[in-house]
Amino acid sequence: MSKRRNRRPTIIDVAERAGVSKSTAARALTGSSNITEETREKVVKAAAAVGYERNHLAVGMRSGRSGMLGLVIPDITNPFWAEVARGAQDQAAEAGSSLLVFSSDWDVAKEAAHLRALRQARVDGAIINPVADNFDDLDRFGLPFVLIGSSAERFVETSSVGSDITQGVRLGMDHLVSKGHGAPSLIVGPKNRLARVRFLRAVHQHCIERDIDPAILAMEEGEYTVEGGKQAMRRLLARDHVGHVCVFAANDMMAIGAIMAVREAGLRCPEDISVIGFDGIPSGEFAWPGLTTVAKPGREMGARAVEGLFSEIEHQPEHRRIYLPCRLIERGSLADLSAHAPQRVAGAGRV
Amino acid sequence: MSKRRNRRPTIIDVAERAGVSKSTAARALTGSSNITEETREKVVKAAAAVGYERNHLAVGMRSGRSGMLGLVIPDITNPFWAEVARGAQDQAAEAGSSLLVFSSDWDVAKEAAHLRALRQARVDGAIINPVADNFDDLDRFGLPFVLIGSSAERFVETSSVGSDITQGVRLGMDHLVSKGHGAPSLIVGPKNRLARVRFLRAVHQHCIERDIDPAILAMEEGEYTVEGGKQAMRRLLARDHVGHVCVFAANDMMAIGAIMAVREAGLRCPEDISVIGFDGIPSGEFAWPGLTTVAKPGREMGARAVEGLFSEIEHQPEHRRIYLPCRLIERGSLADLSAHAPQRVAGAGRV
DNA sequence: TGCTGGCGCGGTAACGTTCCCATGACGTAC
DNA sequence: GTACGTCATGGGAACGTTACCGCGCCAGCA
Repeated sequence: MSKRRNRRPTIIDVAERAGVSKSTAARALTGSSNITEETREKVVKAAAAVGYERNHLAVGMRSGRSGMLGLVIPDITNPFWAEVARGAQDQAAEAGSSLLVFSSDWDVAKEAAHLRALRQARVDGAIINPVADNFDDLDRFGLPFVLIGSSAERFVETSSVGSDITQGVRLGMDHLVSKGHGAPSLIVGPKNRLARVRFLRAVHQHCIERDIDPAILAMEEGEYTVEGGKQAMRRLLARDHVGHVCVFAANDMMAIGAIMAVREAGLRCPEDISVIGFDGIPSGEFAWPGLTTVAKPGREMGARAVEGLFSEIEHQPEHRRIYLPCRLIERGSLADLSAHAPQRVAGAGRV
Repeated sequence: MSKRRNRRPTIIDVAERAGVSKSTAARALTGSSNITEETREKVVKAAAAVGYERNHLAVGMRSGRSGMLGLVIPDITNPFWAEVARGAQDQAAEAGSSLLVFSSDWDVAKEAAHLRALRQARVDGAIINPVADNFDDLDRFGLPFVLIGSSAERFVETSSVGSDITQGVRLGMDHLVSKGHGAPSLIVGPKNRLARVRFLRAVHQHCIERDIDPAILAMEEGEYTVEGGKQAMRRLLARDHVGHVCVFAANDMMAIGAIMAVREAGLRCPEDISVIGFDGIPSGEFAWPGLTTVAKPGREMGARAVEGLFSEIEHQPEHRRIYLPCRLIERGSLADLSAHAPQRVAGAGRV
């Protein structure tokens, strides 16, 4: 009657059509108790008939829970973060929540703006890979959140999900040792990232356990990009070296760049130079040779972060730090020197 | 006074602190007219003091505009779609809107669920790459939307943003002809995708213009994945062929798979077999040889789709179809035969 | 028979915002 | 001096939902 033509049906329309009050209609649709099966059915049918769909904005206003989660990552076009986003997305959908996705480009100002947007959208909580050193904005965030990725370690008080870098580095080191390599040269990220510190600490620890002086390791740094890896590798190649060089890159993009630089220099990978990466991005498979790498469980990280966020939201104050194990993906960019016979090209090329 | 401890400040708190009514406070903060500069300043200061942030849920209820947009794409971990998402994200942020991102996995049921979620979240509109043939759910969607990608063409009534497949195919064909190749073999997507039809139509048209009978083109199909391309290439190689083969893949992932299959068969790319792709995903650069490809402007597509969506939302009924031009990225997976046999045209590359 | 309690249902308030309308003060024109 | 227009401000309603409270009914029990 008062139903204007172009309006979405509300619960009042449903109630009118079912001949009940809106309270009853609400009870029927939310599955509350104290309602006759007969009435419930009547309401459900009416709802279907008018094409009713609950208005989450109104529910959010009333209940204080918007059913939305935020995700703030460095860049959705980075394959690793896309995996994380996908894991989070699926896990959120499982619980009937939606995901607001933002890319910060490692930029403090952008991150702050995104956090503000999330607050204004009244998300129930957020998963954040914080830009280095941006303590202030996180302190002020004011909503439940879970940290994801390497930067988590600085925030003692908050839940976090990351990969077990120490275990991952060990996996990589053990692998290259088992293939007959000695201490690797390193390509690491820029100075101001915690990821770099964690990677280096793990490498050093592992070296010491094997009575290797970490100081002998050659190291170059670069941005966490293909170009960064390429340049770092060039500098590494410019140094004097004898024999087969093995390079452990702290990130797959850099590792791929390193392989490109090797080829550029007229050398072969893995025959002349072996490369092992860290991340496990799918496109590592496309490289030639396929990138041998330590894979972080990106998708699972996203999923577990959402799980953790939900318990955070429900005030289970179980502030937990989760470190998921990494696994080794062997593809072909690391030569097998353990057999004394020389490398065979075919041996390196399996997929 | 009535301000409970753990509640976010509302406009009423601001008004109380500024000593005005909530109407005045609202006027001051929305930048409306009819307000003394003095009062406005007082309110703004009070807002800053209590840390007020506008509740978008409430604004959405009142105004009917939630400030959120939906994005439904096949898979955020697909590099091309990640680019699109990023473009949409940035453009939405420009207008102060947030983006809800969903992955449909080319699954009709998932897509339907996502569209329902978007309606319930009361997004202002959505950008959708629809799963093939899912007319019904789109018809019933009931909100402004813009289509993105190849499936758009089936929906005459709706705005859409895509790449100019015809121009892109021409770019690719011209390039391979200019490099001395003849009619290419094709690797295309599954039967029920419109993208396949458009790709094929463009190829055929181009052939006819060059007096080539499209029927002579060898063709294999596969899923739009690396594995799909690999298998298609294997089948292509299993056919009898003479001389250098050139393969035009309808998608970069398939093209990369094709290169892998070539290597697998003990052949070399581009020396024995040339491959050209379509999409322009960044990881095409990592492949060896680097993938020569026709690049769609993914990021710009996302941005333009958001622009179009806004004019759609504001009832500018300018139902427009935008086709953005592709560009060629030359990397190395296509051999240059022009030096050896400048005028080789048809027949040279048949499989 | 009368009281109690459980149950199904309806009315209403509240979430936070914005917009419309009313009010009152002031200035201006007759 | 009165009438009227302008403008800053306040009051209240509305967006759609759900939780709380109260009412009437019926069964069970003293």
